[in-house]
Formats: sequence, C-alpha cells, structure tokens
Amino acid sequence: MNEKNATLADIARLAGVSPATVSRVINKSGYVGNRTRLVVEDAIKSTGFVPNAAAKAMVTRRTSLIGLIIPTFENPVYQEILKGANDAGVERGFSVVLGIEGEDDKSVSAAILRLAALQVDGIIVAKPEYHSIGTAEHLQPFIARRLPIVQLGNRDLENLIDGITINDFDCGYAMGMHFARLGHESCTLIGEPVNSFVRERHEGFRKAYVDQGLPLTGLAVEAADFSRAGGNAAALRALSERPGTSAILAMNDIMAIGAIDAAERSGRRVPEDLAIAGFDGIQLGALVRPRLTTVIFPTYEMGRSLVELLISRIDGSCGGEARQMVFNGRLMVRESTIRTVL
Amino acid sequence: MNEKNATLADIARLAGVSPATVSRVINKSGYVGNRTRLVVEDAIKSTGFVPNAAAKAMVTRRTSLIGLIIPTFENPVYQEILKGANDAGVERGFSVVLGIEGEDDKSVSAAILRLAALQVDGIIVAKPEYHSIGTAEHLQPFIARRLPIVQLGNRDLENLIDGITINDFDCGYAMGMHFARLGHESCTLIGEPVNSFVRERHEGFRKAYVDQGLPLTGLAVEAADFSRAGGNAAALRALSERPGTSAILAMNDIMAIGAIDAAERSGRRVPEDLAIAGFDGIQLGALVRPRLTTVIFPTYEMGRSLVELLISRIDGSCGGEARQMVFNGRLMVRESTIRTVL
DNA sequence: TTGAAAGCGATACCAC
DNA sequence: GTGGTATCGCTTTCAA
Repeated sequence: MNEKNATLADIARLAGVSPATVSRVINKSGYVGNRTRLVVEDAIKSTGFVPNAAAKAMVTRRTSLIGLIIPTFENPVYQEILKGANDAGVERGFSVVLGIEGEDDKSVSAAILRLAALQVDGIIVAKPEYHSIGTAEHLQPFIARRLPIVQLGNRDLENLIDGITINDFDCGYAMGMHFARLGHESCTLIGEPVNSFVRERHEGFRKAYVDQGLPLTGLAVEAADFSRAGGNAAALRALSERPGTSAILAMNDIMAIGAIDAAERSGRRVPEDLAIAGFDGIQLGALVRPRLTTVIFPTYEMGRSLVELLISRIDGSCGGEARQMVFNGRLMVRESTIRTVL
Repeated sequence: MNEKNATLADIARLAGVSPATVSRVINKSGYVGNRTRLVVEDAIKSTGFVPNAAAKAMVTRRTSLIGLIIPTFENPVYQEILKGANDAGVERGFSVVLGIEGEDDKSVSAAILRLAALQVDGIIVAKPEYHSIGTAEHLQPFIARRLPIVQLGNRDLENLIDGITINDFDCGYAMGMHFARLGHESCTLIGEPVNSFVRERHEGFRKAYVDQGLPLTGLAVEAADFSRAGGNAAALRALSERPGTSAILAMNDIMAIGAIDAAERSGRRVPEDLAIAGFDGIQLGALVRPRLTTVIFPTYEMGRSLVELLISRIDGSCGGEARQMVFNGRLMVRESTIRTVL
C-alpha cells in the first residue's frame, strides 16, 4: 500500500472502541463482547482495513516470513522443494522469501544476511551441493545468533542444525546392485564425494558390488558442478579418457541428462553401449529419450517437511536438540540402463 | 533473529554518538564526520549489528519486498521469470516473496491480499492464463488502493496497469506461415482465445494463411488448461474426433509436449503424420524427442523487466500513465514440424 | 556535523 | 469485557 491506509486506530475511532479491542478482534485473542465484535468487524470491512505487518512484527518480534535458499532453478528438484515449502508455509500463515544468489558458500552467507535483515523468522538452506562435509561453518554465525535454520541434504555431523536427508547410502546401494547385476565393471561416478550425501551414495554403491561379488575394476570418479553442462562435460571426459567405460552414474538427474547428450554426441547408444542413471526423480527424466533410470525422492514432501521442521523450531514446540529427518528414495528403472524393462 | 540482537541504540551507545548519527552512517545519508563514521562502522562490525527491517519499514513505509504471483511450477517458463525477477530485485535491494496459491482469479486475489498485508511495496501478477480479456476486474480493488501492480502476458485494454506482453499476433503469424508453407490445412489449436494473448496468436495464425493463400478448411480449437496433462487430453480428443488433423499448435510448450505423448500413444509419427508446435521456448522443448518447434520468448529478461517496471512505479520515477512493454518472440523450427531441418 | 525527540502502527500489560 | 498506554527499533525534522 502506498497512500494512506486506514490504521487500527482509525478503526477504533470508527467503531467507538479502543485500539486494544480492535486488536483483540483481529487476533481473536482475549475476551470481546459479541456486539462489540460485530461493530468492529463492520468497521474493518467497510474500510478494507489490513493490519500493518511491519508494526505487528515490531512488537511481536515475528514477521511470519521464512527465507528459502536454493541454488538454482536449472535443476527442477528445487521447484518441487519450493512448491512444497511454499504450500506448507502458506497453510500455516507464513510467506516465503527467496534467497537465490550465486553458487558457493559465500553466497549462502550473503543470502542469509539479507534474509536475516528482513527479520525472517527462520531460514531453510536447501543447497546441498555447495556444503562441505560436516556442519557447514558458514552457518555457524547464524546458529550462534539463534536464527532458526534447517538444512537439506547433508547430514549434520555435529548435530547442531535440524535437517532433512535421504537414505543416501541405501540409494547408492540400490543403484550399485542394479549396475552390478547388469555386469558393469567399468563405472564412472559423476560428482565428487566432498559432501556427506555424495559420499554416502558412493559408499553404498561400492558396498553393493562387494555384496554381489562383482569386482569394480574400472571405477572412476569425475568432478562436476551438478549442472547439466557439468554432467555433459564430465561424461565426455570419462568417455574419452576411458573408452571402456560401460556405465555412468551421475549424482543427480540433470547431470545424467547431460551425460545422455554426451553419449549421443560421442556416438554411443544408450543403454546398449553405455548405461546411464541419476538421482532425484525429476519429471524431466521421464520425458527425455531414453527415459532415465533414477532414484526418486519425495521432493514435494521434503519441501513441506522442511518448513514444518522450521516452524516447530521457530515456535519452540520442539525440544532443544537438533533433529534429523530421513526420507527414502525409490529405485526407478527405465530405458537408460536396460532396453527392455521387464 | 530470535534472542536479543543489538539495536541501533546499542550501537549509538557503544560508539558514543546519537542514534541519529548511526542511522546516517547506515543509510549513507546526510553529513557524517569521517572520524565518527569510522567509529560507528567499527561498532557495527564488532557487534554484527543488522538493522531491523520491520522498524525501518514502519517509518519509511517501504519494506523492500516485492510480491511475485505465478500459477505453477509445472511449466518451466515461470522458473525463468522468477529467476529474472529475483535477480533484478536483489540487485536493486528488493526481496521477492512468493505468491503461488491455486489456479483461478480468486486465488490471485487471495495471494494479493496476503502479500498486501505483508506491506509489500508492489506486486507482479504473472499468471496470464487465468486472466480474462480486458483489465482483470479482480485487480481493481488493489489498483484503487494504489498498490503498484504490473502484469504479465495480457494486454491491458483499459490501460490502467503496467504490463509486459509478447508480440503475440506476430508470433501466431510466424507459426501460421510455417504451418501454411508445410501445407497443413487441418490444424487444431490447443487453448481457447479467452485471453488477449491467446486471441492474438489465433488471429495472427489465421492471417498468415490468408496471406499465404492457403485455405484453412480444417481449423479447430480445443480448450485446455495450459498444463501438460491438459494438452495431452486435448490432443487425444482432437485426434479421435478429427482423424484427418495434420497439425497441432498448442498455446504453450508444455501442452505441446503433452500433445507429443498423445501422438505417440495414438500411433502417429511426429512430424510425419502429425506436426506439433508450441510457444514459450522452454529448454525442455530441446530435450524431448522429437525436439519441439516453438516460438522462443526472452523469459529471463521479461522477469527482470517486470521488476524494473514495478520498481520505477514504486519509487514514482515514471509518469502517471500505465506503460506496456512488448517483447519479441523468435520462431525456432525443430524436428516436431519438419523431419529434416534445413 | 551532530543530537533530541516526535512519531510510524500495532500489541500487551495493567487497571477498572 | 474494555480502555489507557508504554513499547518495539528505526527515521527524520528541527535546533544547536
């Protein structure tokens, strides 16, 4: 609103009551006589009065704002997280403010700073790829100031922050079993294990080969930045350096899709010459050809849970200890690893 | 922030100056002696002081918040718009608050109400599909209250609101020429002309046939809700009711992609048996097979321009009249309309 | 160049 | 049940 809007005091005058009473009516708090309530409600309606959130925030020290930090939109996972977070937030009376700046840890701090200045009640950091292992140090100053924060994707080894993760080891294991059963001994993993979630997927993957009794003689790891272009480049490197590579597992779907392009460009048929799979379960994976084998995560639900975790932290309805919530991924086999799915 | 944070008054005490001076330092406004400035800046740094935006908003009547209302994330166009809007906003000191509720005009009003209560400085309504022709009446109450609003996609016939559109007639015309040259006389347009942008695309499409001298004997229009599923259903209807249909033009890419699935399911080869095209130029269109012919819109730039238009309206640096900004689409021919692109 | 003090528009505590 | 009023943290005249 730009011009003069009615204020609570105006309503009070109009209804012939005190500001305190108007406030009670608005917030449905305390005792208000039935007749007075009606009079006040009329005044509110006739003026189209909307309480000033900034004023309210000043005294309650709550803005009903939640900051959501995500890395990018190129990867559709974040849309679903965003959607889930926004839905759950709005249902509970919160609005979501975006924090999408650059790609590294520093930019997370910048975003948090901006959001903190807005007095958001809490912040969701959904930028797993850019965290390093362990409790992210760049979050420490904010934790110290008791700004409620929940993070997505990485296990907080020091158990200081609430967070949501996937059973990454199991997901890696499921992919490992799938690849091992197909007999792939020369695999390239795209995405280095510098974060807890990637590391656990790698470990699960290897464990599956051990359990299956298949040697993983040609295992290689290619670094990549979790983008489609990055996945594409990593796959091209892998294929030219190790032409014998028979399977690629990217740490997310969008890189896997980049890898499919790379395979095509280098004249390989997928899956006949090269099997490719990813993680996340983005819808795009079912639209590309060949359809992408993946591990599907319940991203929308995870978005919802992130704000629920955060809100319970904000209103203190949870204990003091940090909570970790773990979701399950589900292996989805499609054409990019086996031509004929049974 | 949850617990006690330093306040401006604390800084003043610490630096041995008055609150007014601290305020001047923070906002780089008015005169401040060089030495005093340094002292104050030190105090700010050592405490990690962050000014309380709510308090500031109360007195300045500005929150530096922009509301962004979009319909859905299923359609990737909105990601780019969102990204553009967020980038441009942050660059200019604004933060973006999301408004994604349901799909109809009522939900737009609900979202605006929520955002207005937050005292956002202005609102972007980027929900073209759900506007009806002419100035959207559901926006009127907010315009009356002088809440700055800019809209995307529909021409505001009464010229009351700032807005951004595409040269929809020309885009429709370009598609019409493309289809006419390919000799398609039985076309189905998916998406009814109930909004200005759809209507103009239809008109341009028809005009091209006239100019090209080709009869458009089998033109049909199928209603659809601008979702992939909607496009899919509309295409299935079209193909079963009018088996002679040789081309489908969907009013957006995501519906066109749904139509490709429909073609596949009904045993038609694209483009040999059925040509399919859309509008928007989402990246997904280049990933599906066959690759989708489309008209590419500069969505990221449009997102940026939306906030620039809005901000100039907020700070009053523009005249009183509503402005319409028109962007150009670019025809991109791919495999879904001609097997061999020259 | 700096300080004092008056609000901004709600809430919530304490009387009545 | 209802009213009076101090208060939140900052900006902004107006004086000095």
